[in-house]
Amino acid sequence: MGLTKTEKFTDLQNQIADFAKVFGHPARVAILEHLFQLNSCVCGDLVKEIGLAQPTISQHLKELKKLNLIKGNISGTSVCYCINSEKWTSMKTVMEQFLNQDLKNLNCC
Amino acid sequence: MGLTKTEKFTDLQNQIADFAKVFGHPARVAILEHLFQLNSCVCGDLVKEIGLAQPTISQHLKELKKLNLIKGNISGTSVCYCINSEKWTSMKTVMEQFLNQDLKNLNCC
DNA sequence: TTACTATATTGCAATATTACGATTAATAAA
DNA sequence: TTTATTAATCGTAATATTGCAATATAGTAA
Repeated sequence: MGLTKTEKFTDLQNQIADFAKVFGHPARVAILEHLFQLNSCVCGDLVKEIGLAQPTISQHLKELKKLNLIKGNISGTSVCYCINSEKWTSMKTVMEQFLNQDLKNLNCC
Repeated sequence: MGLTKTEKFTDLQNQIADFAKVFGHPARVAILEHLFQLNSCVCGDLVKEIGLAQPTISQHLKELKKLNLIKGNISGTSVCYCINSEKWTSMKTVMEQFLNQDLKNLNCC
């Protein structure tokens, strides 16, 4: 049916999946890496940088904004984007807890 | 067009996106958590545990196997699944490098 | 052999995602 | 005001994902 049955899972499981989903496209990974590399707001040049059409980039930015991972400040005709540090940190806590599950006691057949 | 333009991105960006994508569904998160919690192979009871139909679970397992994050050992009529520790560890390295980007120097407008 | 059990595969319907041209909205500059 | 610039939104086509019923496959047990 193409519709995820979120009600079958815990809030945390859905939250992990939501964060992971937004990282599940290389354009969004590239956008985030670019924002980190510049250490400041990025005003405008994302379209040139990433190499996809302007509406496509805008759509990817929208998904990152939806999860609050980035902030956009209007500055004249352009919009300046940057990482939302607080949200990034709390997201990282959730994701790392998932990634850091204990491997030591695993005994498989 | 519904087709990700992977050629526009680096191998690492695509790799991060591929790992993230597989974690981007709560059923797969739940399956992995279950495998970790039991600390051993899981033979059979995943369908009951997760609460989706058998073909649906089988499909999710297939995607986890495709990325080598789990191993499946045939044992009679059932198949025993467990985390692939080596792959999990290398995946974690990639993902944590992405998550742990430096937030200190970020100065936004 | 036949019957049973467990998992995989197939086929399909419903929904989601990706990408972009065209348009719109909002501000800046002339 | 007019024109240019920038980003968001709309509309749409192509493809991907999710979920499951039906079926196939493979092993076990009688």
